[in-house]
Amino acid sequence: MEYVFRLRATYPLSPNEVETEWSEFSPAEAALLDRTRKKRLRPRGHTIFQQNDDPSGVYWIEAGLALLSRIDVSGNETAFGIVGPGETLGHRSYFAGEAHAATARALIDCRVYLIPETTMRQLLDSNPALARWFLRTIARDRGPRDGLLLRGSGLTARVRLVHLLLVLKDRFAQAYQDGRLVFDLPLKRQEIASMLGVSPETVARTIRQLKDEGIATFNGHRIVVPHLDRLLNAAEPNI
Amino acid sequence: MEYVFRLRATYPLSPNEVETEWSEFSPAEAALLDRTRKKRLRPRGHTIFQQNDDPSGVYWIEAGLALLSRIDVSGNETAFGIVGPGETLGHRSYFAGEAHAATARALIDCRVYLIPETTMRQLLDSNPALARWFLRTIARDRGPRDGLLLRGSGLTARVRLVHLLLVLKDRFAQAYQDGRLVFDLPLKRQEIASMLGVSPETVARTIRQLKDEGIATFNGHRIVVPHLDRLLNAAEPNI
DNA sequence: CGGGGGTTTGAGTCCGTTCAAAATACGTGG
DNA sequence: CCACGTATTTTGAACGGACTCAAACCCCCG
Repeated sequence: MEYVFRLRATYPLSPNEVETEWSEFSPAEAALLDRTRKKRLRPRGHTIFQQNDDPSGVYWIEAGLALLSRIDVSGNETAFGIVGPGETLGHRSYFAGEAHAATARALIDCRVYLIPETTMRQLLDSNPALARWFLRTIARDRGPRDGLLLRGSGLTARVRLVHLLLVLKDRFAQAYQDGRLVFDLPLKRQEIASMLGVSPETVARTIRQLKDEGIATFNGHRIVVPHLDRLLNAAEPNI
Repeated sequence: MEYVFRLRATYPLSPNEVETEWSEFSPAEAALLDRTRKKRLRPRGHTIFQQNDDPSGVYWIEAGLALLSRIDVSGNETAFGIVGPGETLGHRSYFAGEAHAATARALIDCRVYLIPETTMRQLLDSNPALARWFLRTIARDRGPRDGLLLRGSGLTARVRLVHLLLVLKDRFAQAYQDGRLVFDLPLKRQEIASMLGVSPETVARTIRQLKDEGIATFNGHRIVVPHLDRLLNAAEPNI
């Protein structure tokens, strides 16, 4: 199965490997980090960093959710990722040595820390494993699957919306005994549209369609999927 | 300006910084590399590595050109990169520790070297700068710009084809005094279609359109652009 | 000289867009 | 807590671009 939209994931992949880039530091390194990082409280809707700004370090989310999006030359905004607690933000631009290619905005209230450039440099120098960790993270984050399905060809808006729900279900949905799935999704219709690469009108129509088919009902930020099976069926491009 | 399709580029960014990952090695490291790398001659059309294969190391192209493409669940092939001399292949999957997410195929005869996994490990351990180099390379290679314009929304096939020509011009076009631009592009129509995310028929029609408008004429692998200015104009989404 | 893959052209259809208007939700201030 | 103004979402209608299916054409190569 393949999805339009990928969550940024931390990678505690094997059960007892709970690894984040901040967990392998020596006491001195941890102290440096703690001393120099800058706390930032970002209420819902506020930006954490902005497209075209020069990175001043790497952000780390302690609490909250941020949406990554980008505005292209023709003025269309496309969202391409959600970042949550324990994950880093802006590291790609930092390591590329380029301006931010995207804007990060708080979907809900966020507590983030900025690890300044100088601290990053010191940590990378003193701790070779850190670069390796980021290497793995970026390599996994940015496979060719990204975006390839965004193109109009083949996938309809309906299939894409269903895929989005499937991607977001682990993080945002509560599963009940009877197979019901209930989402509480902090996303506006416009943001959903932006993630799917379609217009808001098309999202509204598709939502209507899914409701009529009994696949999912949308009420504001609350989405109810009566049967996961039907959702999975609807994810099949053919038929 | 923003393009659908990005060439993988080496990054000798400042004039006197001609840096490749293989240039900063100690004599011992260079000897190891030279001793353990495996030469592979790949004639035109043959594959260098295949989607879903497990990486057995990192490839480095000495001569030739390779096309990176991916087949998605619905069977559509999408090409998303061209790799040339001095560049590496397959490093993203290697560092991600995942199967290849794409297939690399020789567009023209290629001479490539496989740096085996064990060698990579030794080099990364003995040379911390190597991980940093790859980090920068992958971070630059894979910005959010990738793929975001692939989606059908907004950009027409015509604009996308023009963008593709603009991206490829530095590598594949000869510029003449009178402003004429002559491409010799080792790509089939199908491959162009695959890069733009449209059907081959649409490519044919678009080529026809560009010829009628006097923007570019396509004859097999030979493309003539009479005036770069017109091409640049045609790249503007609006109007 | 005859395949045969690749390319071009044609016709019809469908999906998503745009523009416009109605309806609903939201937040702010009274 | 309600009322009002504004932003967002929903619905409708018409248009357009790209897709599919199908057939003709064209090279290239044997």
